[in-house]
Amino acid sequence: MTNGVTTPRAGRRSRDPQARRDALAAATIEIVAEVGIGRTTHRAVAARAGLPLGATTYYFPTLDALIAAALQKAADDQEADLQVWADHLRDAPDLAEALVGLVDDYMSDRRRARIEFELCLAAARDTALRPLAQDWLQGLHALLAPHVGDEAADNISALLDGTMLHLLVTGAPLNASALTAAIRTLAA
Amino acid sequence: MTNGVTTPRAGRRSRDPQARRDALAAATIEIVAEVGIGRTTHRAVAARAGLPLGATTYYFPTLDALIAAALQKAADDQEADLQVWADHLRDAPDLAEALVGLVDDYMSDRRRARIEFELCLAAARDTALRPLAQDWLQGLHALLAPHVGDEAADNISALLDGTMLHLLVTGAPLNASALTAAIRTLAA
DNA sequence: CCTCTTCTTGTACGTTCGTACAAGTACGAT
DNA sequence: ATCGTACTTGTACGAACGTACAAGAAGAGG
Repeated sequence: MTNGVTTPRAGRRSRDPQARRDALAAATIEIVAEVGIGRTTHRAVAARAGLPLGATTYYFPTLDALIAAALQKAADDQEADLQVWADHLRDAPDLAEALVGLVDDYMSDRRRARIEFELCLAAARDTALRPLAQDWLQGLHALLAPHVGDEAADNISALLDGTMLHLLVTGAPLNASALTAAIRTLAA
Repeated sequence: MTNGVTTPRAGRRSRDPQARRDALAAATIEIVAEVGIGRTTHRAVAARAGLPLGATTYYFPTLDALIAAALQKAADDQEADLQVWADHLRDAPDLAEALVGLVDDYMSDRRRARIEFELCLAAARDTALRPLAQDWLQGLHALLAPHVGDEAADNISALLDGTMLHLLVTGAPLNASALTAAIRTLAA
């Protein structure tokens, strides 16, 4: 049984440029989360993606462009997740409690949680990354503002970001009741 | 007029090992704040300190040790500053307002403000750095707890760290009145 | 004075990096 | 079928890296 339409010969892999771009971006995110932007290299990304070194420079003109594309993809993924959050919060009987539950879930993948702060720190240094980082932060704000107003949304999003950073540093689990209470206080 | 007790010959510089250690640590902090831990190199540090490359490896066995010493020094400086904060807050008529004033001052040096987050992110990845980062975060908590209690100190310190991160990303100035109001709310 | 230890410095080694590129393969268009 | 473009891959190159080290200079102790 020889195969159908798009299966390639053995030895050489299938041609699918878009899939390669995506795989490289996904691999880059992983590497960034693991070793940081400053130690992310073409070779580490290629190895993670299971692609040859040359693929990284074929699809992205420079390492910075590769990392920027990866961060963009991470931000897109985050925004999609926030859509799910928005749905949850809309139907939730208790906003603060529901929000803390979502945050707790989010923090169960600490590697992924680091990406946001990696982006923020990079944006603090490099103004070219600031629009992307601001959009990321604005996502949480936009989620909260309809429920609690603009200023409270500012404060709660800062509280959440600060709390998540503390969790990453301590490695401790989230203190849900304390955070819930603080959110309720700020939301009033 | 030939010189006094400790002045060395020309060409070779004076011997002062402790001063060199300190100068290397100080230069390392600057480089870390500018390019991040991952892109900090022996050569950049030596150039910033105005010392030869060999000095970096003579005083610190490895690059990680040099960076760790620099972060330790930054944490010590921070703790000393927090002592000054504590004095200010003790005499302040309005805790929230005084605190926001201190934060606003602190954020006027954005390069320095980045160091805390650089340390936190490094600690999130490398557990060896966690005690140092936790001490840093705990400093703010210890400053606040006598005034507002343990749980409110947790929440306010998270709020402040999150707010400072947002400021670094946006480059915007601090919204003092909004932050003051939020602190008052959480302190109650 | 001499001597030993500590510090200083320039240089060198092997590795890894970003990036370039030639040679080759696949596939749509003609 | 052929041709040309788009993609694939291995390899190469110069630069920068972490670290080691030899040779010398400085200052304390005798």
